[in-house]
Amino acid sequence: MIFTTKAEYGVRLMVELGRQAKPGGAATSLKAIAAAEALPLAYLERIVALLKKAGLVESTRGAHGGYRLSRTPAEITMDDVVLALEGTVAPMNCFVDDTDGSSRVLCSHESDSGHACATKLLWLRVQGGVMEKLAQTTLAELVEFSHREPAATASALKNEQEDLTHA
Amino acid sequence: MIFTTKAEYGVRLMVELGRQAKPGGAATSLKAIAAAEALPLAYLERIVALLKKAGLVESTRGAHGGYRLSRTPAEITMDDVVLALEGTVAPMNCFVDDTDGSSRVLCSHESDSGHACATKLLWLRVQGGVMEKLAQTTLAELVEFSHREPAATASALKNEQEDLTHA
DNA sequence: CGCCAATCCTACCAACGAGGTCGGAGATGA
DNA sequence: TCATCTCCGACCTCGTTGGTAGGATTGGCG
Repeated sequence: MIFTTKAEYGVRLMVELGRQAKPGGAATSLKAIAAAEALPLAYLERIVALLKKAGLVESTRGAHGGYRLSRTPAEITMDDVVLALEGTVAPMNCFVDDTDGSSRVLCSHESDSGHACATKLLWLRVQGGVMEKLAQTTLAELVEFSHREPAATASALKNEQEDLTHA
Repeated sequence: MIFTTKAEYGVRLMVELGRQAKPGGAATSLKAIAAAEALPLAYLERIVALLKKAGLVESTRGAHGGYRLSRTPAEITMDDVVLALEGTVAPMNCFVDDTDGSSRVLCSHESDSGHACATKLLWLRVQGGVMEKLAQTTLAELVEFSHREPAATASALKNEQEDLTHA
């Protein structure tokens, strides 16, 4: 399992906000999103707090308040979202995230044995692959994808999968 | 955290086996590996059992027994290893692994709301990125990497990282 | 002004999986 | 026979995660 369901819910929440993206328009209440996606409201509150702290989302309090995206969906890449929720995308606990956000490699097993920690090479590659895919995917893309019919999405996903396999 | 430390230990174990890869030669005892890598022996026993079940490793019991690779390091890719240990590389619990090994997408949230589950697109891409990197890396590569001096590996890793960022 | 609908915020809880241990039972060479 | 190793299953403990409870704030609206 690469990501937690917190990330799943967070992405789903962002997509739902993207669907109602009226530029300066009305905010969407969490309750509406929770109902639309059948997700626990109380838990969503905690998740959206992370998104807000990361500056991906704005809020207006009080009655008829809610949340809206602080950027257009096309300007939001999924590494922003996942990083805000997961804190860091590290394959292993060797990886300690640094101040600049890019994870540095600090492997404890290195000094013990005389030789280098070969697994670093592998985990670094994997992490690079993940971050690459996350950065390539924009929220606008997911929003557009969610507008299709479920039948159409199946074949679309199949194509993606094939593209990946013989890439 | 993408992978568990079980995968970390497993890869480390495989690398250590690869280092002593005499073609038909003597087997390496787990005790030796545990000592070399400063890993808990009892836990390694459970890990290597998975590797054996996956056919990546052979064993000879009794005194002077141990484990050896069942293929040459160049023929072993890391997706074999990780899959054997992790069971499945799925970004989310939506993903249920199928009989053929390739994970199918079964998302419960799909039928609820009228629209498609957009997160599937994202997770599928991420998973593809991970599997791609794993399949590209052979055990031989890691073994060769571990033979260098720690000083040399630092710069080598740095180059990898740079390659990834502006790729 | 007073109600209601929202965001906020903190503490709390239960369940699960993961890392790790223990003890023993089979094999096998010296 | 004895030491050494693989095997195997039952345990245990601890951190994290998903999820809840309950309340403060804030602000629109009648």
